[in-house]
Amino acid sequence: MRLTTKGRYAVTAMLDLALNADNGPISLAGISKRQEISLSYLEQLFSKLRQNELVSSVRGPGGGYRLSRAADEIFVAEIVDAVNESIDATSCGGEGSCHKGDICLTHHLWCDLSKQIHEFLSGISLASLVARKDIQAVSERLNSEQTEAPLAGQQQERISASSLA
Amino acid sequence: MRLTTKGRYAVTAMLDLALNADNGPISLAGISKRQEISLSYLEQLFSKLRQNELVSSVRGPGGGYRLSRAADEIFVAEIVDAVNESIDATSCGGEGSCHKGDICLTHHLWCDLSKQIHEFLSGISLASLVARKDIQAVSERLNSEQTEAPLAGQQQERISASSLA
DNA sequence: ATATACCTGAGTCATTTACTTGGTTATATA
DNA sequence: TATATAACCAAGTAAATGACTCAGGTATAT
Repeated sequence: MRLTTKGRYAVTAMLDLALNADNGPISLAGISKRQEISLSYLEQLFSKLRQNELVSSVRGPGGGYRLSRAADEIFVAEIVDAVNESIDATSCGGEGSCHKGDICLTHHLWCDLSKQIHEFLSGISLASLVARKDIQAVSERLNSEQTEAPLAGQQQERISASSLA
Repeated sequence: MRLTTKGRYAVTAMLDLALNADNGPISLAGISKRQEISLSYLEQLFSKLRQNELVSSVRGPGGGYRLSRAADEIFVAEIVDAVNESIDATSCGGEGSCHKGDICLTHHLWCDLSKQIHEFLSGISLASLVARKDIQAVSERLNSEQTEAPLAGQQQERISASSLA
């Protein structure tokens, strides 16, 4: 079982989509800047998210991605599953073939754990995250980091008009 | 966060110790045969388990390892922690420095998940696993695989007298 | 026509896993 | 006291994975 940056990025990006859903299609470039995720890496992740019908895309200028369902019908477990194979703590993929074709000593324990985690993440929708005050606060911080002129740092990048509210 | 073979092996080996606690110190060679885990790999894992004071060792012939506490005072979470750094779903180690020194959009979510998993595994003692009928059944199967003469296969390995009940 | 932004595949570098190899040291027993 | 047992220890290694970059393509609004 693994839950690494890959799954975290995917959920973060999907949550960014949900938070900015009013502004039409959201470009990966925008997500990349707000969330500090490599654009190319995002493209790879969104390829999988699109295959799993969690997002739909609009090509061309002004294009980007949209959630393919309402935010209260998309759950964190689905997102992690889409990019990360599965949230499974067993070595046998739940098949019970972990010790010479039969189950190993700890098979039941890892099954229970997998179930526990999956139920937890299946109960959390993007909408429920969007509704949280603490998450709204973080979102506002990230958006203002984006729109405010950077004071220090290297060459200032051009900010596209469409990315401004 | 990761839960891989390493953590599973550690818990399996500790459970083997708990199940066979009556037979004096348990050798890693015995665990290796019963659970099909590489002996050298077990040695590495037990080095960490010993550092974390979960087991104590007896050297020399007839030696092996013992649980350093009663089985109802050792919890799965401790074992995984001992070999696996930690069961933490955040990227910042819970410190809240995941986005430019501040928290990232999904920080709270991964904190909640980490807490969930940790509470679950902290509630499961080795004693509670030993008490489970399904686990007892697996244990008996593994012990009889061990003591019965293998019918097919390669060269039969010598079974040391001390490893028999 | 051009710029935007999605889409794709290949390659890379570092890290981790799950081992193996080759020893040393302590101790019970013959 | 020699020997076998079994804990200890350090180093190396092959394969997999993660988190990217690079270098192109293709669709479309302006």
